[in-house]
Amino acid sequence: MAAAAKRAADPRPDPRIARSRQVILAAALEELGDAGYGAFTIESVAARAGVGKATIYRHWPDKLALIADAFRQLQEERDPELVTGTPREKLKRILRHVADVAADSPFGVCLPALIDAAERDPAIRRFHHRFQAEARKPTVALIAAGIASGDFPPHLDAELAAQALLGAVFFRRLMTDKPFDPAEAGALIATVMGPR
Amino acid sequence: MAAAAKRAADPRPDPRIARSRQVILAAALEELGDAGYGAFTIESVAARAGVGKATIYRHWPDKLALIADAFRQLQEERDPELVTGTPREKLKRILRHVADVAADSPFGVCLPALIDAAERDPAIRRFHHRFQAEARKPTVALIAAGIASGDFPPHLDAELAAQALLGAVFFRRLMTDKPFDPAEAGALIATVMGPR
DNA sequence: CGATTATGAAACGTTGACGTTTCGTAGCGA
DNA sequence: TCGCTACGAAACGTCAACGTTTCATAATCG
Repeated sequence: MAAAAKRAADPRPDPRIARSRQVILAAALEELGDAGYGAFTIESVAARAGVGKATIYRHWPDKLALIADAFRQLQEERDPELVTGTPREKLKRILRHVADVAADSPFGVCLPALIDAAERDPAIRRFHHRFQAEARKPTVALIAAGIASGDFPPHLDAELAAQALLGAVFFRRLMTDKPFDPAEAGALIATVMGPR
Repeated sequence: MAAAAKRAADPRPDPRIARSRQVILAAALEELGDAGYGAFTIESVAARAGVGKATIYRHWPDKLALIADAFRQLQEERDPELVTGTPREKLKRILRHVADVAADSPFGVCLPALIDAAERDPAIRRFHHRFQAEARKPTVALIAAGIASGDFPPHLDAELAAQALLGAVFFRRLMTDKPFDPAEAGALIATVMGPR
């Protein structure tokens, strides 16, 4: 068996490879947050990661592939599962979490770059939209269930209500200088979903 | 009187100057829509405008100044005044207009670039946020008046309701592959502002 | 018409990033 | 321990954009 084939089949490949991928992807996300999509450079990523530029080209064919991989990894931070409480309480917890993520997390930091990248690159646009649709599903389902159970008013359209709630949070992040404060979650829910 | 001073005081300066500024700013907006903020180039603007690169540098000191001016001009398209109808009808007209603008207008085309630019450049961020706050005021005032007149439920927070409505429209533009359709305006208002 | 001035085209030197290659080193697995 | 391989550093040629300068042309204004 040739050495190369052996490596490919090996369940424990050289740990240096995984380590390089990790630090490079992390540095790529930093670069996307700082420089954005259009001004992203491989050389800056290499410097951030403390890695030779050649190492990056050993793992990715070109700049766009690295950017796409970085965004993909970004979207593997999934929301926590929520189990206890009334629909209104669950919804409040979701909104607080989204507000936190939009403000501080790698996702929040890279969001403007991601929006810009999605506008320029069809592949990034596809998985950005796909991921957002997936991430929204539990919220829509929760609202629909709350309507069915009588916790929310029957006139609500679950999908539009979810877009209004999430939209308000992202609007504040992207279009104003006062990001949505998690403490406002109750007030936002009261406005969109009715009081009580 | 020196020739230079004469020009500065002249109420009708050389029309070639105004014409150059116009075509260059228009081309800069095209470039921002196509390339985005980070990949914006002066040479591409010159080519689009059918203008010598030197002409651009005669009017703006550098790339950032041109970009800032282009965005500034973008925001001089103000919303139309709305006079007739119930608060709910006026609100629907506003949302339909915002949906149209977000989708098709120069503003909508440049929105991802503007969001990205605002994240990188403090000066652009300031006037982006300032303009958005100004543009939102009539909507907030309309909602507040509607609450006072009994056309909208009293539990609403006018500012949050406006952000939820506008947020939903921008959310659809930036995070999904189905931009908000003006025909949905009634349904969105019914969900956020209550039925009837 | 004549003086002025903005313009387009072109060439300039400089910088920075792309993506490649080479080479010596150090970590890995057997 | 020994062969293998991934690594960092550095240098490479190429190209594109920056911002500048020059020059002949053409529009403007008096």
